[in-house]
Formats: sequence, structure tokens, C-alpha cells
Amino acid sequence: MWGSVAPEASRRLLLAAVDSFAELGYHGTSTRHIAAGAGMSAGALYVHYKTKADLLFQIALTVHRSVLATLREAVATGSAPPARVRALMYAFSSWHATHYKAARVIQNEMAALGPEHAAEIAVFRRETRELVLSEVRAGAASGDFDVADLAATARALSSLAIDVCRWYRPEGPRTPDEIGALNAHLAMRVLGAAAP
Amino acid sequence: MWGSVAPEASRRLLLAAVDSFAELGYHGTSTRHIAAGAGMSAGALYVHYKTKADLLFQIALTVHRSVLATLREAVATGSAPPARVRALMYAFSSWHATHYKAARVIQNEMAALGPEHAAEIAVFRRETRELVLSEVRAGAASGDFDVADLAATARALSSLAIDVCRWYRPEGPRTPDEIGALNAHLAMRVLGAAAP
DNA sequence: GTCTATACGTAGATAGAC
DNA sequence: GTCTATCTACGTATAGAC
Repeated sequence: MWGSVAPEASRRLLLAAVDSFAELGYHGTSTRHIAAGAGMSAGALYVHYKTKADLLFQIALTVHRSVLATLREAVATGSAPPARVRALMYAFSSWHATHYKAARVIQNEMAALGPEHAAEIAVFRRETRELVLSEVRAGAASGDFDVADLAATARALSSLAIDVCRWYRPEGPRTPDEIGALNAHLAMRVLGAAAP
Repeated sequence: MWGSVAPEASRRLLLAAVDSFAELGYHGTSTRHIAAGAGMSAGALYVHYKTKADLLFQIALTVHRSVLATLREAVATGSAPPARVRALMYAFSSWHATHYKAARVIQNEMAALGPEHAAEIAVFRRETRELVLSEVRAGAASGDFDVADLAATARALSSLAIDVCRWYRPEGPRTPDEIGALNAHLAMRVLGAAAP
């Protein structure tokens, strides 16, 4: 996910910021702390990022792009709605385990973005919602799913997948793979799909 | 929920803090802002609360007590596991809509608590988890539910209910009552309970 | 209990040497 | 590009008048 961030010093700062924002929050993190986490002095940060807010925005951009690309790849692997939604929920959930720190930042700290940055990020979030919704709708239309409230059910699936980043710990008993598989299974139940 | 907070000036400060913590986060909120929200000057806050951290802790105590009491009342209304879990999910979800600001504070800002305060609050959170888990376990034991992974399924139900506070808006299309009913329905599906 | 004034620390951000 | 030093503003918290 971070491969596109260059040069290396910029990436180190970004990763240190993700760690700190995830743990202490944006407002609870000082630029000095970020710089120290990247092995630099306080002033060096401003060579790579204009402001602390800009740093958050670059993180938000990178992470949202990664999620959306992951979900789009996932649905493309299936053809029938149940297979597509299983793949979607597996990818959505396991991504939120694997990248739980980055996910926490984009879930918890987006209120700290300024209005222009927030508007730009909102586009990604809308597209993600639309993607999930359209997959649920397709399965309802085909008769594979039994869904009373399309929007609310799609949101429930997203809640399930996203919330993973809030409780997942690498030392915990379940792997990202297992979490993805379990949530894919629960999604089929939520959607009233026939048991396979 | 706030009736126990007296005198009135203390309650005004607490409510102003909840509003601001929910919107801007604990570290993003200044004591001046809280005091202004309660219609007071900056210094007056310290007559009612020892520190800003103490204010957060009082909020956390009050809100966690309210959630737990709500859930305990809810399960007591039913006898068979499906009815009990339906009541639980209805109460859990609608509470998180009705009290979405208070819920956001206890979901997003608990990392700002000091170690001793955090330990005290962790007791409430553990009890809430245990309550949900024990209800799921009872239904699995009775044969009403079909659950492969008790802990993970119980957590999924909690995710569904708690996440309501993160997206709910009073101007939105669904009432807390409707949200509670929908999540209760989805919970039955997640648990593999026979359709009523 | 509330106000104004203030002490003190730390935050974000910049300047200039290397 | 990185460092140290520094500017300036704002944060929490306290003191003392009313």
C-alpha cells in the first residue's frame, strides 16, 4: 500500500504518523513525536510535508485508494452475486485486519480534515458505499438474496467489515484470513442467501 | 441518563463536553470551548471538575452505566433465547442511535483515559461483552441458534449495534426504533434462528 | 461559584548553519 | 535534507477579586 510514497524519508514519516494517529489520534499526536518515530528531528518533517494536516491528508488518500482497489479486485473474481459478495466481504474484512492501524486512522480521524480535503476524501467513501450497495442490490434482483432494506443491509455489512480494525490485534486468536472467511459467512446469512 | 449528575452547572459542563468530545475528540477540545458551551468562563470549569481528564472519566462512568443497565433490562423482558436476543439487539441498537453523541465519546475517546481510569472502565466493557456472549451461548445450547464461533458471532452482533452511533444522524431517514427493529431482525439471521 | 488575569508548558511551524 | 534554535500561539490549570 505504501509503495507509491517516495522518497523513503517521506514514507518513514508517513508510517510513523499512521502508527501515532492510530494510537493517540491526530490531535493527540505532536509533529515532534512523528518525526522522532521516523528517526528525524522536529524540523525535518516540514521538508517533506507542508503541514501536519497535509500529512493526514496524504495518509487518507493513500489508504482510501488501497481499500477501494482491494474491493474492486475482489468483486471482479466472481460472477454470480453470492460469490461476488463472499469475495467482497472476505477482502473487506481481512484488509481491515491486516491494515488495522491505517484503517483506524481513516475511520477515526477524518473529522480532523479541513473542508476541502474532507470533500475529496468523501468521494472515495461514497464510491465504497456504492460498491457494496450495488452488489447487494444485484443479488436481491437476481433472487439470490432476500433483503428487505437494501441500504440498511449494505450498511450492516460494511459495519461488520470495518469494525474489524477496531478490535483486531495481531496477537489475537484469529488470523485476517479467518476473520475474512467468518464475515463472508455471516454476510450470506444476513442476506438470506441459501446455505451452500 | 444525566439525571444523576448534579448540581445543574456540573451537568451543563458535562453535556457541553459530550457534544464537543463527540465532534472534535478529547484532544481536539479545549477546556475553554467546553466552558463556553456551558455558558461559563474558562476558570469556572475547575470548580466542578478537577481536570479535563476527570471530566472525561465522569462521562465514561455515566454512559457505561447507562448502556449496561439498558441491556440488562432488555434481556430481562424475554424468557426464550430468541426473544431475549431480539430485545437485546433492539435495545443495544436503538440506544446507540438515541444517545449517539455519548456513545461516540465512549467508543472513540477511551484511549485518552489514564491507566487507572481505563482499568475501571474496562470492567463495564467486559461485562457488556459477557452479557451478549452469554445470551448467544444460551441460544446455541438450547438449539434455537446455529452458531459456529460463539465469541466471534457475539462480537459481530456488538459491532452491528455499536456502529450505529458512528453513522446515525437525527435528520436521517430511520428512527432509533426502526434501526433497533432492523438490527434485531439481522441478528436472528446471523444466529441462524428459524424465521418467526 | 463565577469572573478576570496570569503562570507555565507545549504545540505547530520557520530560520539559518552545516 | 537534516540539524538546532527560536518565534508565536494556545493549551491546561491556578490565583485572587467580587
